[in-house]
Amino acid sequence: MGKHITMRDIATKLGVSSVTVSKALNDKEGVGEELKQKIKETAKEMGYRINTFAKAMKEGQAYNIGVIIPERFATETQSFYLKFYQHLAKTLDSYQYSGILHILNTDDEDQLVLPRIYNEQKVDGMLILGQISNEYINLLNEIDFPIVYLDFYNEKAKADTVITDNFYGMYEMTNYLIQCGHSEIGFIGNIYATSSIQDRFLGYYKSLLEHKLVLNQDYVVNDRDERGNLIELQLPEKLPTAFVCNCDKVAYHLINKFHSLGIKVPEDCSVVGFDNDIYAEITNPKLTTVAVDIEEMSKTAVDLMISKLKNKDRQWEQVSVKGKMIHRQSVKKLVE
Amino acid sequence: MGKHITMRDIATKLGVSSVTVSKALNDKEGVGEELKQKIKETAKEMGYRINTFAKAMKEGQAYNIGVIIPERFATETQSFYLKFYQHLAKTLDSYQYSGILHILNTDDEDQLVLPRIYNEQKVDGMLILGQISNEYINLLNEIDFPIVYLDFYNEKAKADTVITDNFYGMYEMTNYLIQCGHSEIGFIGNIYATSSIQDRFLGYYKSLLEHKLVLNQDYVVNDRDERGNLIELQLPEKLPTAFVCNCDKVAYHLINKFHSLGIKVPEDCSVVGFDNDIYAEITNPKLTTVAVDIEEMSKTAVDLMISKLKNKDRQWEQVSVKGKMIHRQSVKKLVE
DNA sequence: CTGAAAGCGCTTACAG
DNA sequence: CTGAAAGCGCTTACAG
Repeated sequence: MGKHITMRDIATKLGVSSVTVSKALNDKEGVGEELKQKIKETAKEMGYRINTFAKAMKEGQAYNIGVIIPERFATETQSFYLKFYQHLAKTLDSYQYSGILHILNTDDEDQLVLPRIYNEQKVDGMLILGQISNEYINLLNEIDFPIVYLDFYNEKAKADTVITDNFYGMYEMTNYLIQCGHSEIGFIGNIYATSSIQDRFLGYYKSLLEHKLVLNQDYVVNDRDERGNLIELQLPEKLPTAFVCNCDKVAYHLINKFHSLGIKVPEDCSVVGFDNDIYAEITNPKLTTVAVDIEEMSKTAVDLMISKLKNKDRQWEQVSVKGKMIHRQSVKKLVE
Repeated sequence: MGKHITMRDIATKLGVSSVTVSKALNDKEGVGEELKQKIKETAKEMGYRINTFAKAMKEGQAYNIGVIIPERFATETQSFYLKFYQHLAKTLDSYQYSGILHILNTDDEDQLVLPRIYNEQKVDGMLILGQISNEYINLLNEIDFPIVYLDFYNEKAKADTVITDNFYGMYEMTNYLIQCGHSEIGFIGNIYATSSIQDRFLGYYKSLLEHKLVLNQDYVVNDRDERGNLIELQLPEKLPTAFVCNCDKVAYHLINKFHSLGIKVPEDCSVVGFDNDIYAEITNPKLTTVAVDIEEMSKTAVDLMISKLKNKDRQWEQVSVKGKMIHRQSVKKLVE
């Protein structure tokens, strides 16, 4: 490795001061154009790399943003949030920031342990990806640190929030099923588990209400326990003509269950999902679903974070990003 | 936010010097036990968080490791490397390091642009996850920076390397098929695309050789172009009784193709994969495959990185981590 | 056991 | 347009 090249090394070589080098490399005023170019060239030749830590210390900014994902969302085959992280990292990069991923393990969440990247001041702010406990949200409120919540909403969270428009997404999806002639429509999801599921359920319910359809409680099927772990689906004896699933993964499980019971999709029962993740493409038939706009949500979240960093006093806001319906083959048209 | 608490603040409050505070907080010698405890308590009360950048600058260490994933491995439904990243981040955390993910986009790879986290000295070393171009490897050799290559091997890469034991994994898998009575066994994969695929192919070939079975070139089917993009599979007219696929994803595509052609798995043709990723569980029937030990590989890679940081002169080495066979339902036994 | 001094590499006023 | 001085918050010798 050898010693690192510093601004002083460049300055010495060129017979100028390190202040001038700093100005030139940062395109600040107060350096002659000719000298500036010469300094930049020399820096390149010498393989100069800026020491972010010196800069960070001086400016009190880390140019890093933490991305916190609760452990239970990052395990197993669940790839959705990791894809989110990827887009976040990319967007952050365009602002000259880096993303540091921190998987928040369940113990730390329960015991209200803050991420090490926070305790070590490695990050200027944190993006919270996925629902965390109310107690943890309270903790985050207390520390008075730039936070943006992503993909879930909690009324206690006093910070910027970016969510998918779950309500209207599911509302539109249910409207579509009704247009297709369905009137017996079930919902799969634990409506107490997350506010996302709740909102999707309410969008579904609104559509039923508007069309004067009755909400049959037998058709509302739980899919997970309080911790978010999926459970075996308890289907009603008499099936509706369509099931609205709170997410593609559950739709996938439902369709597999149907297959094993000899029930055909969509002939015997239509199924729609939400998220447009990998599960939507691996079912047979492929799922009609609502696409979460991960890219747009990531951009929005990063924008909010950056603007929060620039202006700490800005009032926090909540942004809903529209999803869009993706039509595939899992819905049967009962009318033309 | 307000101003951050510093060691000096604690020192002033307690009427000691900041040197003593530093020693106490870092459990170094030279502070009375009683005073040390008092300092630690006070630090906690005051909500002290260490300023990593000051420490980093002083020590010349960032306590961050970059994880570089070429863009093409991180897109779409491909979740394998992101899972890897997750384990790496976790392992790094146990060493008090943080992982910074950098998706290396294809343009930067072609134009030999180094990651920003390197240029800004944000990281002490980089883990390269997935095959990159020879030119880029040369570039990495030149910069003389701690590098560990993960999940691929290239003879030009003069640095620590951690790979799955592709050769023996596929060798054992093919042996198993032969034990099951198969003698016409095909291979799916572009054997020029990556050294992983090459090694898996050679393991398969070794097994054939040992059992005096002929390698029928018609049974070796290409699955991707040079950039790693999957292409339509060109199956031979006469099928073998089993196909060994270089990865689960391709096995998944093969099985789908079989389904659409009315060919039943494993009745008409057995299929095995490699990786044990999500694709192994979403095929019907589920795949018999070789599990890559992501956790063990991540640990090994991080250990190598840490030891490299401690001793720059240590000779680099190559470590193969054993995978293990996962038996599911995609293989038909032709003999008992 | 405790602390004054120096320095890590940069940037920000300020002076010339 | 250019640069000397100070300081960001820590740690490392070194002195008492």
